[in-house]
Amino acid sequence: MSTTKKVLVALSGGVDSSVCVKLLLDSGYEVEAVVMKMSDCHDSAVFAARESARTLGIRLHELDLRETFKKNVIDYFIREYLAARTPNPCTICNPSVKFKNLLMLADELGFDFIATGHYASIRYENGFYCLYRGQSAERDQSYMLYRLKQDVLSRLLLPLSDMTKPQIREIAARMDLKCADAPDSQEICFVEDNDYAKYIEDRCGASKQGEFIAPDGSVCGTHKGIIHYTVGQRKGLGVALGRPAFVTRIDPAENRVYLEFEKASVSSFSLSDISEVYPYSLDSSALCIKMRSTAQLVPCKVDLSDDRSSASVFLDFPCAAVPSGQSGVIYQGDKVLGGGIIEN
RNA sequence: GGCCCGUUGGUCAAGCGGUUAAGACAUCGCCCUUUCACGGCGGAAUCAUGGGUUCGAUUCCCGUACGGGUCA
Repeated sequence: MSTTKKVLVALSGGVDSSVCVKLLLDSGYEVEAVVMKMSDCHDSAVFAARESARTLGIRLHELDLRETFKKNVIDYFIREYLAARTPNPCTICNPSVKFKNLLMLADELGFDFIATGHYASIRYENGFYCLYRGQSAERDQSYMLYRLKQDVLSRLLLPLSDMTKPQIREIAARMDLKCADAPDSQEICFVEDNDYAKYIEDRCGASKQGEFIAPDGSVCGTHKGIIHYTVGQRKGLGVALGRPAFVTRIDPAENRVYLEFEKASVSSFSLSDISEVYPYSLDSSALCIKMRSTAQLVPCKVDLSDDRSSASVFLDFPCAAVPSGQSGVIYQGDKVLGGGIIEN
């Protein structure tokens, strides 16, 4: 009987997940990897993962998740945009597709743990697996993971939690990995040319143009269709008012986009579809909320509804550009407690 | 029709004899970023048109075109 623990790593072929494998191997784990094909855009990821797995000398499994990804992520993504909201596909994909299937495969194949190259960390405290921000605040990806729960967190290893990007690249370079210099993956993974609006239009038909409404209430231009905009947006409007103008409101019923010279501020809003990292995690004090992944933490009060499915959030000070559909993630210090979807 | 005024990059707008022809907004590129955005840095792009005057005209004069005003 071997006591070596087996870990299944989600390998994208990028630097982070490759180094993640390397670190686990160095720590003495028995490692295999899986590359997940989420959409037709993932062929290059599959090739890169095969390349990495070969270099690392580990076995690679391949999962075709296109169907479940479309149902859980793409359809949601399109639906939200058509409703004039700004969805956050990664936060939905993680629990419903990526980590879910990673864990399922791990169970099926008898792995003890799963692992990914995310910058965040997990600590076992008072009977629960708690999610924390990554060591280097700039690289922290905990925002994207807030919907993960105990079933996943209790099995998840995040070897990059204390690393910085330069360290990762250095390790990758030493390993002679092809991806050592590859740019970080970003943008929406299932949209090939990074034009999400075109992606939606290709599937749902051309957008209906409508009016831009200037701060003085006059019509100041024609917008390309509601799905092209998000609250707080400034660039790409094509409207010259002599000063920078920001989207403050998108009205799907009248098909109008409202502009102001200042980003609209709000001091309270509600969260729907609440997810808690562990039971009753949100019954804590000294909370902060993050309303976009790279945004600052804002001190706030959170009132949960009786059934804990929604909450009212009261910010300690007004914040600009809070768009419906984005995730509001709640922290206590560096600890992620959960969060929900912003409703304005 | 007569008389006045205006016409500078995609938009707004300085300059008024010799300037690398400001600036803002828009636009483009890069950086940032596993969402969409915000933000930072950089680039491209203009003197309505024809003729004078002048060493030199975006700046002065005349005509033309197009706007706006005004007059029995």
